[in-house]
Amino acid sequence: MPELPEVEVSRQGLMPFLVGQRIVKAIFRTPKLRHELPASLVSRLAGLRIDAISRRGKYLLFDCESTQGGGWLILHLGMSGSVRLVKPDMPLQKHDHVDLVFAHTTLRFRDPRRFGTLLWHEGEGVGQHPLLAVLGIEPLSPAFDGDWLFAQTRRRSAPIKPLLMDSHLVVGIGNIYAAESLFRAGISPLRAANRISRERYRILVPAIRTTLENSIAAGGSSVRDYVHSDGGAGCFQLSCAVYDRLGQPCPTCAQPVCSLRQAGRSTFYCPRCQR
DNA sequence: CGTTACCCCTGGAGGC
DNA sequence: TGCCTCCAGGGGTAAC
Repeated sequence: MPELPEVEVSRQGLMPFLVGQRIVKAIFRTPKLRHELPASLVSRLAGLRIDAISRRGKYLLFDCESTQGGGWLILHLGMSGSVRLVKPDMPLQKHDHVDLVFAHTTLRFRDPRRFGTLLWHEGEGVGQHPLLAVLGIEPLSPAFDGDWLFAQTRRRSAPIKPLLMDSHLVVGIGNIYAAESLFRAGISPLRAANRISRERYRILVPAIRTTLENSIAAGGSSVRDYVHSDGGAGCFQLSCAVYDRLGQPCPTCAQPVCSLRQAGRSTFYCPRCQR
């Protein structure tokens, strides 16, 4: 589920309830997600106040009094992770790995596949953390425009689709939104990045931005339900034009949607609308 | 350096 | 029903 929009929707949903609240207690039930959970973190977190929640790519960043002797809690949802605000007596489900207990609510992190991770950065400057320092540009930032992406891809002969998913270049675009953005821009996922014109990059980048922003807006309308949910109601998701729609009619030309594998990931596209 | 294959892990879907 | 294979929204690493 989590690409940039889902992480951003989670952030916006958590913020009103957690900012200003102190962590009463942290509970780790699983010793290892993607990374080892340091046992000392349980005691380190107790008593710290959440001053802000920010996002870098698909990472959620909890500012735990970082400017006053605290640090940053870094959370990545991986492929199957989710966070919810629950009542403290909510029965545990399988793969509920972490609770952050606050006075009036509990943040519960669930991740069946355990590709997600929870890390701690002591003090300020969380951007210097090794996992964050290597990240590329934010796709919703003004600096991300067609000219920038054109310049970055002059020596890249790989197909554009896996490049859009490379977080060292641009963060937050996963398999769904890469496919949807390319459809919106009318660009084939197979086209070599250095064989796309500047003009077409000036179409592609706004297409990416629109795709992400529309998804955030759609999720944003049900944020409160999402973070308060007992697990039933998920985040409303915009219906896709091509992703996971093999053989179904293209919304533009009714030609059947095609599928293939690129760099180990399935890709969906309209062979008529995307060149 | 850029690109791709493989791996981490569980669970659901579909074939037999 | 069970067993098998394949697939899944991410990303780091190693090998070409």
